[in-house]
Amino acid sequence: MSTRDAPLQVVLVDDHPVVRAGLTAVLSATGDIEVAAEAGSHGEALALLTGARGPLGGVAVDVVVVDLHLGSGPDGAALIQDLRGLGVAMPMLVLTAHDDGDDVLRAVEAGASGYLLKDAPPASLRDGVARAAAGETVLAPAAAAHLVTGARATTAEAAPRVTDRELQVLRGVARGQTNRQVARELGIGEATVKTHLVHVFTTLGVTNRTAAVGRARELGLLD
Amino acid sequence: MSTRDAPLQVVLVDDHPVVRAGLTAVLSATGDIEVAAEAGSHGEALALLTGARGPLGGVAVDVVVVDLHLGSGPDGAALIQDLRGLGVAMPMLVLTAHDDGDDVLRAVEAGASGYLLKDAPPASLRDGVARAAAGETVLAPAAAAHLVTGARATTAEAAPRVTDRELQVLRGVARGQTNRQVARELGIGEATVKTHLVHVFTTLGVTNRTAAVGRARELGLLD
DNA sequence: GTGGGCCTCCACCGAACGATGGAGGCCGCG
DNA sequence: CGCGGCCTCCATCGTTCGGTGGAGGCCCAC
Repeated sequence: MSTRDAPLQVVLVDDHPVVRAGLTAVLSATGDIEVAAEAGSHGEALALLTGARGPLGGVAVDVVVVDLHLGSGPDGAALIQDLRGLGVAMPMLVLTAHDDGDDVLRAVEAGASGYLLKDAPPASLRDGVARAAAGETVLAPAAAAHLVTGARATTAEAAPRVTDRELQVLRGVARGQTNRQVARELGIGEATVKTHLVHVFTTLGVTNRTAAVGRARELGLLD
Repeated sequence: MSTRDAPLQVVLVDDHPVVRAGLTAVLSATGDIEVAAEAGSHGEALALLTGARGPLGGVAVDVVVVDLHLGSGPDGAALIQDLRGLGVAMPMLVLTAHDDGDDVLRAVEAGASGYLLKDAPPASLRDGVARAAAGETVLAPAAAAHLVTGARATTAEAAPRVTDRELQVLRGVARGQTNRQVARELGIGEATVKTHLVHVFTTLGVTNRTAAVGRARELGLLD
C-alpha cells in the first residue's frame, strides 16, 4: 500500500489550522499523498471545490477530508451533503475525534465514503485516504454495525458477529479480569482466551481489550 | 500475613455446595484457615451460630462468610442482620459475585465487616478472611465510596477521590487509548500517564485499566 | 514558611497482553 | 462427504502495562 506512480491529491477542510498542518504532515510523510488545497470553513470548501467548475488549478482531486466539527456553522456532514447536492462526486472522508456512532452515521448518510479517527496512527490515516481514493468505504467494522439499517456495501470486512464463546470471554474482560482469570472461569486455556480476544478485536475493529469493552458496550453486546 | 499459631476458624454459609467446597479448598490451602462448619440456608446458619449458646462444639469461630444470594429465602444481608440482632458479634463477611454497589451497601449496613468477591484470587480471599478476623473492614475503596453517606470508620484507605487530571487520563483509557496516546492527547509524558493510572487503580481498588473503567462507569465518573 | 495535595517525570523490571501462524477436533450444511 | 465455522490449544515475539520508589515544582492553607 505504498509507492504509487503519482501522489494522491487531497483537499483538507478543517476550521483548525493546527489540525490541517498536522494532517498535512502526516499524510505527506511518505510522499504517496499530497495536500492540494485546504479550506477552513464550509464556505471556503464550497468555493474551492465547486468554484470555476473544475476545481483548483486543474488539479484532479482524489479525496476530500472533512472535519466533522467545523466551528459554529454547518458541520462536516452538512458540507458533504451540500457538495454531493452540487454534483461533487469524489470520495469524501469525515475526520472525527471519536466515532460516536450517530455523527458518523449521519455523515455516511450524507454521502461520506467513511471516516478517519483523529487519534488513529499516521499509517492508518494514510491507508484510509488511499483506500477512499480507490473507491473503498473506510469504516471500522463497529461503525458498520451501526449501519445495519442502511445495509450498504461496505466493501471491506465481513461479519461483525461475535460468537457466544467470544462474548463470554468479553464479559469476563469487561469485569476487569485477566486472561488467566477468564480462562479459569470458563475452564479453558489461557491461549484460547487470547484467540477469542483476537477475534473479538478484529470483528470490532479495535486493538486492545479496553477499547473492545467500550465498543461492545456501545453496540449493546454487554447487557 | 501467613503462618499463625492456630488456624482461623470460619463458618461458611452458602446454598450452593459446590461453592462451599471451593471456598473450603481455597481458604484451607495454606493451613492458616480452617472451615469449622458449613450451613446451606438461612435457618441452618441461625441454628449453627446461635444454637446451644456457645456455637458448635465449643469451637471459637473467628469469621463467618455468608453468600449474598441464598437461593429463595432471605439473603445474606438479612441473615447478618438477624444474627446481629441475636447478639452474634463476630466478624461476618459477605460473599458476592460482583460488587454491585447497593447490595454490598445493604450488607454493610446490616452489620457485615466487608465483602469478598467470588472471582478474587485465592490469596485475596484468604487475606480478606484474615483481615476480617483481625477486626478490619474488608472493602475495596470503590465500595467505600458508596458509603460516603454512612461515613463509617473504614479502618482502611483514605479518599476515593479522583482528581481532574486522573479523570482525563481515565477518559482516554475508557476510549481504548494506550498510555502513549493518552499522553500525546494531554500533552504530557507517558510516565505521567502511568502515574495517574496507578493512583486511579489504588483509589478505585482495582489492578488494571479495564477494571478501572468498569468501576468508574459504575460510580458514574464517566459521563 | 512549612506542609500537603497535585502534577510532572525518571528508571527499572516482571507480568500481562496482542500479533502471528499455525494445528486438530467437532458439527452442521450443502 | 467435503467445506466452513467454531472451539480448542501451541510457541514465539515484541509491546504495553503495572508496580516500585523515587524526585522536583507549583500552589494553597495553615
